[in-house]
Amino acid sequence: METRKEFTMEKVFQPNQVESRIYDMWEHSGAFKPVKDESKKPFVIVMPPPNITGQLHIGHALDEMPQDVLIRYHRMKGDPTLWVPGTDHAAIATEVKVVDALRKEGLSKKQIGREKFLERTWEWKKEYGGRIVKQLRKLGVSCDWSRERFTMDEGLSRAVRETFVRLYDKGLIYRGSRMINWCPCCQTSLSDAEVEYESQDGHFWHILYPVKETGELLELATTRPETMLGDTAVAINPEDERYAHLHGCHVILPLINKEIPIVCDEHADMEKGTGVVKITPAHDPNDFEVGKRHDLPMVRVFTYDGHMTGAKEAQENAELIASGRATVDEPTVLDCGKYAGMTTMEARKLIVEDLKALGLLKSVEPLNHEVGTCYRCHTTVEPMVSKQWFVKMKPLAEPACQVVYDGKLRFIPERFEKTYLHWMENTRDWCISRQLWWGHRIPAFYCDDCGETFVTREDITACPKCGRPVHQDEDVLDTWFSSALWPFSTLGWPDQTDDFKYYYPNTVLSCGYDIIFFWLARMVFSGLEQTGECPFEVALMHGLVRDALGRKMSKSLGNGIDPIEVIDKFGADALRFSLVMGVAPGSDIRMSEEKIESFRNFANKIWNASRFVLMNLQDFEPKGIEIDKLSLADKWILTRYQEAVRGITDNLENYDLGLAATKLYDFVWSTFCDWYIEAAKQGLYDADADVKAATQEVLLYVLTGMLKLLHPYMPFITEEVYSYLPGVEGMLIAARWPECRPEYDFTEEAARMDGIMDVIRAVRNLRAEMNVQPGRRATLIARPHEGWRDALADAEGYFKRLANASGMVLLDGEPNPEKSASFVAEAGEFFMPLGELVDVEKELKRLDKDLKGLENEIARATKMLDNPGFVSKAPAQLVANEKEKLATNQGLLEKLKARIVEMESLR
RNA sequence: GGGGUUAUAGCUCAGUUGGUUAGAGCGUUACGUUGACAUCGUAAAGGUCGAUGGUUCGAGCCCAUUUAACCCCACCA
Repeated sequence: METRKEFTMEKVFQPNQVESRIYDMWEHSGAFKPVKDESKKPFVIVMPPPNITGQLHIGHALDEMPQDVLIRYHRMKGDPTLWVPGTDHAAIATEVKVVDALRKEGLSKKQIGREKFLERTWEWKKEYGGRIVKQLRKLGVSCDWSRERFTMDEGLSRAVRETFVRLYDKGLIYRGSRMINWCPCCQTSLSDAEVEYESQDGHFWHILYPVKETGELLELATTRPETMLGDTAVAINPEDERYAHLHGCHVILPLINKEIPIVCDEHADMEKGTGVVKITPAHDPNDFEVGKRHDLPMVRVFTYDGHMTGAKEAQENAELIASGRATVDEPTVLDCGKYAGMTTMEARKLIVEDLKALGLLKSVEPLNHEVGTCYRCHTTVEPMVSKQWFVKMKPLAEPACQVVYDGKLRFIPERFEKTYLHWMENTRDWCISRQLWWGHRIPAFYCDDCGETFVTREDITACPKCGRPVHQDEDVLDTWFSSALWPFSTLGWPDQTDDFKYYYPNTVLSCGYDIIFFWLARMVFSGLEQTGECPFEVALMHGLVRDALGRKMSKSLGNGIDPIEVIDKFGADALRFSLVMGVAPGSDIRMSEEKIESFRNFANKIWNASRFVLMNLQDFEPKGIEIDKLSLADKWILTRYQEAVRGITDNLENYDLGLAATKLYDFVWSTFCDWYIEAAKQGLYDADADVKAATQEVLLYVLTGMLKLLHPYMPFITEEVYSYLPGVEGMLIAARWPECRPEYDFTEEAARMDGIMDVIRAVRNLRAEMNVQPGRRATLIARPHEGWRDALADAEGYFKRLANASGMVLLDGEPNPEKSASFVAEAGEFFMPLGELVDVEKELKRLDKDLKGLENEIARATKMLDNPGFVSKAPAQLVANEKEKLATNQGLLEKLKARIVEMESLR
């Protein structure tokens, strides 16, 4: 049989010449599609959907890696394997981009209207939504593109609507005026998870409020003086004796001279500041609660775009309330008079100045505090009371905690279980309405006449109650509401499709730990609620990619690594490997071009090792390995290869992807290339045809297996090399994962080979220390230890080739007649007659160093074996090993001592 | 304020259930182009595994205390 492809491998691997061709081949062959088999349990992952606005960045690459490795591994194992890809509509992120684009044309959302705006956004999606999907292919992701989904596809939209209706009918979705986070820049509400806290330098303003009844000045402190116009009370602690005389009194709110009560509430902390706190129920979450407890009015003083309210807003609000449409919990709006229309910052400045002028500003102290900001635009978030839709979390969170308690959902690494549970156990209701246009519109309809609310699976135009026209809620849903359904909505749910029935629940969900709350947690409770099952069994978490200095990658720092650029430069395989090798699960990784370059070198190493093997397989027809023809090195590599297969398979089963990759790297470079290939040259060049054929068989066998083991990590280069291999058919992506063959475990011979290798290393070391010219060869004289004679005799070729020996002489216990450098190894005593290079004093020094080493080791082992605790409690095997080692070393010590005596006589 | 992570060679990090001489890559030093590879090879130097105490026959790994850095969560005015 000939090699399948003509042998034309270049000296250096050039990824960009093969990658896209190979990817197309895979995709068109259908290799990414699962092979359904009802008798087997499928292996299923859904891909975290990248935003349609996104450009591929290194974080995506990291996100895909563990998934593709697992998917490729399970596919090769023969599991029905499905990886579902798709994209997310990313409500806010996308809307912001489209608004920006409009602005550049001098247009605004309002100007073009909802319908036109949505048309524009769909166009945008068509143009850019495909970009990231193309870029993902460059990474080599082997997902089933025929099942690609988008969160706003018809089917997924139906899933969203179904979920909303079900939750609403069960009373788990409600609408109400609550304290929410408002982004004045994005002009929408945000969920708690979408608020990021940033440490900011601010001030603590100490203000004096005059007490109406006593005339005294009550001191209190605030970080936000501009909210004082909305104060509707001042709180003191009921236990606070300092203020006992003020119970039932009032203060006159400065600047607007409004009388507000002093209330007693636990919220006022006696230890903090003066123990007095102003209460602004409409603009502070705590105060909102205090307000509810004391039935305080809510006064809104900010507009939704971050300005102080004025006559216009107050007027509108008054009309709303007069119309009777407002809910009872609607705040009233204040006309802030001279402050109206100012930004909150401008108002703060002026209010402070005015207070100062009135002598009511006692002091100002600097204060560093955490300020909430919008996770999209980082504008300071304004707590506001606003009418929004919420998901009632408590009933949903309980089962979502339970699956973790019960071990039905496992986190890797385990510590993220705590992160998850802490959030899930304490989470508050989820604000799901967004004041945006791009997204799933809330399926709630309000009767224009009777005001009734209807939440329906199908749109309605007339009120089912009174028949009058209805209008739909203007808002859309949080983008995460739809991604929460991803594990099953992508499989056809709510319909009981074949895919849903077979592939749900998923097996693994892999994502960064930064979206545990946004996404993972919400998938779990949504899955449990809607399907009754936990959507996946294993949550495999990864970290963040940082730059070489440990900083987050960002545009402003210019420290980002563009994966596309890197792939062009070093190849996708190098990038892929650099993202997993030696990476512990869940930990952040530092990335640099140098690092990727070193894995490009690794890819090249694989390439050249393969090239070597194939060069030596030119006139070879594989027939299978015949055990009795194998050389020592052959048996050694087969044994080590078996170990690698076992270890790597085991690691992959346990999601230790970084460890498996490290083993691969070591096996390929050190074991296979550095040792076996070098030793194999003996069989290829200096032996008879039978031995040569055996070596060829082993080279091919191990190379083939190695390519399979590597394939999940480095799919392109391995697929390319595989196409040159004789004796195999089809594509590597569809090949079977290597299996262990007990008949290829040659423990004893492998240990023999290790002994030979020790000698080779010792010779090399000796030569280097003695500065022996590489061209100068020397005879290797050996006095074999018991049982090593034949092995050493057989190994002459290895010594010649690998230790620069000119030949080998075996002594029969008689002294070595020549003046030599020497060392003692497990296999025997070795002498290298190097004539004038041998300096007796230096040799004695070297031997003495070896002696010290041996003595230390013997002392260590003796101490251990003299310890009755060790001998009685340690595993028997371990004790036996130690005993054996000790005996060997004692033997060596004797030999070494004798050798030193011999050497001394030459002085 | 609560929770978590990290601390191992000059740098970046591995180290699977504790098993006894702690590993790799990069960097450094000295040699080197022998018939796959200089995107390479051979050899070497370099660590009391943050500190203290404990458990154990045995600790880089487990426990406690402690120091430092980072991260997440939290309504503290």
